[in-house]
Formats: sequence, structure tokens, C-alpha cells
Amino acid sequence: MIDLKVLRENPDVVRHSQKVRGEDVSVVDQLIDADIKARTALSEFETLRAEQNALSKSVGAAKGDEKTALLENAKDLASRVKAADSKRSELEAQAREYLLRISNLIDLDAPVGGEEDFKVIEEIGKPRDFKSEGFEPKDHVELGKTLKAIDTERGAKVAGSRSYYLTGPGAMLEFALVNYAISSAVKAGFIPVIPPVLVNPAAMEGTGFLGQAAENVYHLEEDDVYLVGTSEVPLAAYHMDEIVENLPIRYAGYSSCFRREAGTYGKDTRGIIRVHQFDKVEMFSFINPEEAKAEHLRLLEWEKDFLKAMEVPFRVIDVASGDLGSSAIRKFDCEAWIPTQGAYREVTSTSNCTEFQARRLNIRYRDENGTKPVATLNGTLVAVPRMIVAILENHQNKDGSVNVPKALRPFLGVDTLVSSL
RNA sequence: GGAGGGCUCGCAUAGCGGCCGAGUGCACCGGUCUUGAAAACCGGCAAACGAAAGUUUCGUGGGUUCAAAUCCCACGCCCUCCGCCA
Repeated sequence: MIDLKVLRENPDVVRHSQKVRGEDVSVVDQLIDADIKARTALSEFETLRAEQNALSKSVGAAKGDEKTALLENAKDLASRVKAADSKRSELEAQAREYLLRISNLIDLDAPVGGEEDFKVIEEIGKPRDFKSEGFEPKDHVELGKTLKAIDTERGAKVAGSRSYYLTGPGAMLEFALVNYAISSAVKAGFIPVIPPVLVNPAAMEGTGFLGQAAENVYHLEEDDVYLVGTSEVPLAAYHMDEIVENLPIRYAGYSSCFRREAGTYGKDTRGIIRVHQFDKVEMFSFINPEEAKAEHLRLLEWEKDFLKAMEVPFRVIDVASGDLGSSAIRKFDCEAWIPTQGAYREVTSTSNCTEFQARRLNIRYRDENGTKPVATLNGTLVAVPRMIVAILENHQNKDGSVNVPKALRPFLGVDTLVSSL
């Protein structure tokens, strides 16, 4: 949630943010109004309550007739307190509802616009010229099949669309990617974490995934728990309701991720670009808000290092305001070149959520002036299926074999993946 | 799934209707003493809103009462034992 002080003192900042995100602006004024009403009700309640507390104390001390008279008074007051209290909680709930509908205040450096209005920051590596090499690149589905690495047909048979098996070299590739990712993260000072992927509503709500993203979240009705779409959720909630010390704290979470992919019918139906379940190594930082911007760039740097090590051509984009999640003020995506699509596709992403999540999750740090919400940031180190796609397609040879990036060789044990058909 | 026990300020515990936002010990911070340290002693030490007064918070939500950490109800979580199972 945003800082109410900003809203009270500078509502135009909030209006502008909502506007460039393409979100409801009118909720800002509804919140301002609700906030004033709630605060008025609160102070009315507090005044009455103070009176009641004082009166109550005198009842305890009084005797006889005096006591009877006081009790009469107190009874009346008690009912007024009760009424004031329920009015207060009603208005506070209303205000909170509006508050939760407002997204984090956009970074003014983020490009304004929709999905298409991203800004390319840099391009790293050059796409291969398969034509001059004398062959048509195969797509990852085909390569995965001949290498016996990816089995989407049986995935569909057993689990439905957007499901797959990683087998043999495919499975080994996942282990290699994850091991390489975790060992680089540990070198960079991250604490490796294997978090729960089944979380309660507070964790889900706190990280902001039950707003606009709710339709993509799996919910297990019977037990009222959610399957996380990213380990960002359990990592952020790890310090829920705590006052943390020794910032920055950096975690590298490895977990399965679950996504309903609602509203994506017909999009990326082939292969494992868009799937319901995949594994991912995610970086997550808790940090002093003043350092959030610098940390964002550091996370991006780690993502770039990983992609460079995969020897895959990619570009970095500055995602436009209308395409950001509600918690993020700015987001950088790394997009790998996918030869058979002739396009760059998102493989990793890093977001600066400033204090937005920490406010909801009640995660604070202490400084000379008291306690304040921390900033949280997240970034993908590796999302396994998409990285496998990028590696297979970019490093394929004419005979259908695939060269393994040097960085992965120690973890995989081979230099080349060879067709076993 | 069955039977019990428990949830109080970082940790451990006291409190069982008004004198309790709450005692004690440990931890922590500051000081005295000491060549230095330990010990001892003295002082401080939960959080939120608020300019302040004040209000709120003893797992959560509801109820009884003039008044609830304390009584009642529901839920959640944790622990122990039994059953089942990876």
C-alpha cells in the first residue's frame, strides 16, 4: 500500500501515477474522502472512550448511592461508545478498501504508456545468422523431442495444456541451471532458500497478488491456501510482522511457480514458453529505501551476468508504466532472442517495489528516528523453461545437437546434447 | 481423523474482573566501580495513530460487564500422545 501521508499532502502525485498506469483515478478522491471520514470517526470514538475510561475508574472507587448514579451514567456512555466504535471500524474498513486499490507510485523515470511503449536500454550479443550457416533453426519443441529432453505431448495427456515433462537431458539441464544460479547467488552474498509454495491469504495479499493479478493465482478453496506464482511471495512474507536488522538482507529462493494463465488462450500454446508450472530461482532484497534504486540496478546486473554466461543474445527493456505490476514502481525485463520466433522474449525481470509490500506485510527496520517500512525488490535469476528454450534454440547445430554454454558444463558434465533418436 | 495441553512486551515466565499496558528473570543499551574486563549496583528498554491530551494492541474475531489479559462462544496456530501415511 502507498503512504497515506503522500496522499494527504500530495494527492496529485497519486492521481498521476494511477493515470499513467491506466488505472482508476477516481479512487484517489474516494480514498481522500473516506480517509477524512474515518479519521473524524476515530477521534470521536477516542474522545468518548477516554470519557468512559475515566468514568469507569470512578465507579470502582465509589460506594452506595453515588455508585448507583455513576452506573446509570456509565451505562448510557457505554452504548454511545459502542456505536461510535462500530461507526469507526466501518469507515476505516471502507478507507482501507480504497487504499488497497491504489498501486505503488510510479517512478517518473519509467516510460509512460502500454505494453508496446517499453524503452530498449541495451542489446547484448548478436542473434546468429542461421541462413549464412546454411540451415533453418528448429524450434525448442522439435529439438526437445529429438533430444528426448522435453515431452509436451505426455504433459498434456497427464496434466492438460501448458504442461510438460522435462526428461533426461532436459531434467539435467534444469539441475545444472539451478545449481549454477544458486552458486552464483551465494557468491554474491545471497542466502539460498527453499520456501513453501503453498501460502496463506495474508502472504498472498501482502505481496499484492490478489489485486489485478488475482485471476492468475491458483486458490485451494477447501484449505484457503494459494499456490504461489513466484517465490517472491514466500520470500517477502518471510519477515512479515517483523522489525528486521542488518539490512540489506538478500535471499535466493528456488521454488516451483504456478500460474493459471487466464486470458492467454491461443498465446504461446506451443512449447514451454508459457506453462502452468515451472521452477525458478528468484532474488529478493530487503533494503533501506534510500538504496532501493541502486539495488534495482544491482539485481539487473546479476540477471545480465547470468544471461551472458548462458551466451544467449538478449536485450534489456525498461517496462512502460501501464505494464507494471501493482507493487512495482519500475521494472526491467531481460529478453532473450528466440531464433524461431525472430523476436526477443522475456526470460527474467526485476522490480523495485519500494516500501509498498513492506507496508502491507508490516516489515520495518529501525533507525535513529524510529521504525520505518523497508524497501523490497525482486529479480529473476533463472526461470527454467524459458531459459531452456533460449539455450536450445540459440545453441543448436545443424544436426540437431545443442552446445552447452561453458558455464553450465561443470554442472552438466557434457559439452553437447546429442539426439538420441 | 481421535484425546489432551498451550498461545502475555526479543526469549522465559507471573497475572485469573477495577490498583495491569501489564510484574519478575534473561538478553540488550547507558552509567557507577575497575589499569582493563567480569561481577555488583543504578537507570533505560514493545508497537501503532497523534502536535499533544489521549486512544489502541495480552493468538484472531465476537459476546457478557459501567469495567476483560482475566468470564463465555467461535476460529486459527503450536505442542504431546494414538491412528493413518510420505
